[in-house]
Amino acid sequence: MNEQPKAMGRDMAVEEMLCFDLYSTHHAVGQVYKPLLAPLGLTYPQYLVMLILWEGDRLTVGAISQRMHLESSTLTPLIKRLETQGLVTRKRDRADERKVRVTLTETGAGMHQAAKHIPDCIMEAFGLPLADLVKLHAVLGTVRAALLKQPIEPQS
Amino acid sequence: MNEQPKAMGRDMAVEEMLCFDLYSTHHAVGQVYKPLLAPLGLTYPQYLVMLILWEGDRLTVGAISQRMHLESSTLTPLIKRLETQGLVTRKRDRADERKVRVTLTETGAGMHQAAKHIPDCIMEAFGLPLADLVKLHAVLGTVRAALLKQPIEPQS
DNA sequence: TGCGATTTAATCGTGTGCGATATATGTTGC
DNA sequence: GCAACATATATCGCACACGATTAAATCGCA
Repeated sequence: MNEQPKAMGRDMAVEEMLCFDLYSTHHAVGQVYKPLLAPLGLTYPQYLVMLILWEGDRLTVGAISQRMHLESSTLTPLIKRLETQGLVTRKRDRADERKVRVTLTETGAGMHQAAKHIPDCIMEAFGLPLADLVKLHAVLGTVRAALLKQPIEPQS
Repeated sequence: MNEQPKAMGRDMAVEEMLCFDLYSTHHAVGQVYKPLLAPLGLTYPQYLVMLILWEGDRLTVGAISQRMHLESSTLTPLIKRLETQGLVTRKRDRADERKVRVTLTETGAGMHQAAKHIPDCIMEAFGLPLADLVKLHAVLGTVRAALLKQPIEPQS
C-alpha cells in the first residue's frame, strides 16, 4: 500500500499521480470508443457534437463550445468535417449574422438510431457496478469544478 | 437527483456521461498545468517524460512508451523537441542498435529542482481532501485496467 | 550458417486541441 | 450617425496522438 498520492515534496512516479490517471484513463476510453465509432465514420469529439445535436438542433458554434469546453479554433474545423461528411449544415443566423447555426441533415439525424447501442457498450466496458459509476461521476464533477475555478496565475 | 448515468437505452446528455467527465476533467487539468509548466518551457506530456527520466535515466523510447501508454509515433517527435531544447540526448544503444536511449543533459537534470513544487500545486487545485484523492486514484486505476482489457472488436 | 520472423524506432497523413490573431457583425455612448 | 467597444466565428502555427507503413537490427531455428 505504498502507492498513494502524497506529494508533500516527495517525488511521485507518474503512475501514482492523479493527473496521470485522468490522462491515461481518458486515452483508454478513446481506444474503446474507436471500434464502436468506426462504422459511423466518427471520432470521439465528433460523436460528442452529434450527441448534443441529436438532443436539440440548430445550435450555434458558441453553444456547442460551451457544452464541450472547447474553443472555436477546435470546433470550427471539426464541424466543417461533419459538414463534409454530409451530417450537418452550417448557416449564418439571419437575426445575428455573427452566429453560425449548426443543423442536422437527414443523414445526420438518421445516424442517431445506429448509435443508440454505444452508451451501454461503454458503461459495460468500465466494468464497475452502477453505484460506483454514479459516485465516480459525482467526484469528477466536483474535481472539474475545482480545477476550472483555479485562477490562471502565470507563475507562483 | 436525475443526473445519474443509466444508459439502458435512454439518451444521456453529454454532461451525464462518465467518459465526458474524463474528457473534460483531463482538459481542465491541462489548463491548470499550463501556467505552472510555462516557465519551464514544457508541455504536459513533455513534463511526464521528464518526470520519468528524473526517476531514472538512460531509458529506451520503448520503456517510456510503456510507462505512458503512447506510441513511438507520438514519442519520437516529442523527445526530439526535448532534445532541441537541450534537455535530453538520444543515442543508439551500443549492444542493440535498434534501441534509442534517452539521457538527461545537465540542464535537463537540473530542471528537476525547478519543478519540485508543481505536484503540490496540482493536488491543491483538485480541491479534495487527501483521502478522497487516494480513493479516486484507486477507482481510476480499476477503471483503466477494465478498459484496457476490453477486446478490440471491429463492431458489435 | 543463413534466412524468415520479430523487435524497435521513425515516418507519413489525419484529426484533435490551444493561444494569438483576424474579420465581420452588433451594441453603446455621445 | 458614428466612433469605440464588444461579440462570434474563423484562421494560423504549433504540439499531441493514432494507425499504417517502413527500415534497420536482432533473434531463432532449421
